[in-house]
Amino acid sequence: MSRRLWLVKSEPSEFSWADLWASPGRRTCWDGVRNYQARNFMRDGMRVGDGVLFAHSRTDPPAVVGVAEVCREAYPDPTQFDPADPHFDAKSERDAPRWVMVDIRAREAFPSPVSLTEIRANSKLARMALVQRGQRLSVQPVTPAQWREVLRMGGLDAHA
DNA sequence: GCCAACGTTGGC
DNA sequence: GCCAACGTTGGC
Repeated sequence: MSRRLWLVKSEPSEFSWADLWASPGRRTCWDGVRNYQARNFMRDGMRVGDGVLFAHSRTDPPAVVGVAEVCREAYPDPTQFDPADPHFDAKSERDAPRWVMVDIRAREAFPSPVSLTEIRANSKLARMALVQRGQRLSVQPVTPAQWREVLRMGGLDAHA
């Protein structure tokens, strides 16, 4: 089974690519996801070694800015149990955690970030979840062809 | 900061 | 189990 490919979104004001790059080991836990579909992708789909496009949302311009990889598979997200945390979920129980997270590690920044506008303008990427109308998923699957195209646009070899 | 689109919640 | 109300997301 070959590795799968994903895209994650983050608001730079919350957690940016630079924050990831500056983190110990250039890795972080991807906590705070509170959407079932996104959770299911993390829990059921993400495996160590999977490729991850790191995208900035709610910024100007929204863009894919770097390549990362999954370095730990899904485990319970502790913020769901912390009443002081904005992502606290009173309905989640410790023996049956509702929310999980994975760890990701930065691999390479794009020499030139690939903006949402550029992605929209590329017909090869018309089916990317990122450009579907009303799409809000913060964790999305990416096809190998989409992966190669985005990397090419950003100036990275497809091996990344 | 606006607001359209979406997901979740809860009364019935 | 419907669906209106509500909260959130995220491009613009």
